[in-house]
Amino acid sequence: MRPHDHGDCIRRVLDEAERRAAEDKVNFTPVRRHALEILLESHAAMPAYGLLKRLDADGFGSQPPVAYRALDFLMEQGFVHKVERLNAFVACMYPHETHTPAFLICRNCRSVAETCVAPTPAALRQEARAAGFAIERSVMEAEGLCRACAAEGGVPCS
Amino acid sequence: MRPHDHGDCIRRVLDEAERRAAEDKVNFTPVRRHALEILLESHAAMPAYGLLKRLDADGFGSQPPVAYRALDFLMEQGFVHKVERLNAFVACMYPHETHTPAFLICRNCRSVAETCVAPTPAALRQEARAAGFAIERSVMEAEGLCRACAAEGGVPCS
DNA sequence: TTTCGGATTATTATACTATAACATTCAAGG
DNA sequence: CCTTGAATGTTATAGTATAATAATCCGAAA
Repeated sequence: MRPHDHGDCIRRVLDEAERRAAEDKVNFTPVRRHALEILLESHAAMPAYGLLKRLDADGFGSQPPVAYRALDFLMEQGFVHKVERLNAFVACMYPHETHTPAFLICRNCRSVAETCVAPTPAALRQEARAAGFAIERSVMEAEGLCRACAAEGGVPCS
Repeated sequence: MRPHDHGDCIRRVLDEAERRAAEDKVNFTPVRRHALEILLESHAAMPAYGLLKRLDADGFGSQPPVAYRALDFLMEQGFVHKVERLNAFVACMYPHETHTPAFLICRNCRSVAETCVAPTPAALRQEARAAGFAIERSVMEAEGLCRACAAEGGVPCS
């Protein structure tokens, strides 16, 4: 993860989400918005129950459906992706375009960099066509060591 | 999934696994071998507790670690992949080569076709290099409708 | 042969992830 | 008003995975 103005980064994504929600006439309720804000706080992946804990602390309720419903909504809108490898969730860094998310997941600090690669790679689309398979969505997940953790030889980076 | 001689398909993979295990001097114990046989029975993804149930029925024990240990071993050896999207496991159809698995997952019948695409796509490797990220393994998962289910308009295919 | 040590398996308990099902509330449109 | 669908509240349960420790097995070194 390259250093960046994270406050600005949050604002940009949140504004875009707000705009898209209004445009699509979907109900960007307080709990949904706050869930997105929490996920935007860092580029690490957050588990559903971690999000729930935060939502609870902020007065939005303590039961699992609180978190899962917010996450379902945010994923439907494309504001959040699930990182399957981690059973955890990250705010989308490219909410302005439909895309196939691709993640670089650090096995050490759990940071998740969403890269801005093209849609489904041609090779896979080709295979799918040959198999008569209709791809509806796809994802790439790569696991390894981020720059910071590699520099420290694999010990936790924060 | 193209029609094929599945008995032959099983035998081929099992033989190859046997050979590789001997070559690598790893311990291909009865429970590990039987777990692989069970996963090879179909090209659908099987959850860990489904595998456990089968192993239990065949006298290998009923506790979760029985299944998870076998799966850990089989994944380390590259004989089995985890389909993260489904929290389920499939036997690798290409045990003879190291590769980045790519799956075509039918959302309807849960069949999983492992396609034989190249290692990590160039675009992602490129992004990783730019980010200073060292990829250790990667996976692609595409969800959609397989040929059979598409033909039936989305109803269960078996 | 004995014994030592690592790998494997057995067993118990628990943590973590996710959804079902149904009741309640709320707000916009008829 | 009223009713209808979306959103939220609440309780319960299903499904996934690992921690921790004990017992066993088996080959290599003494």
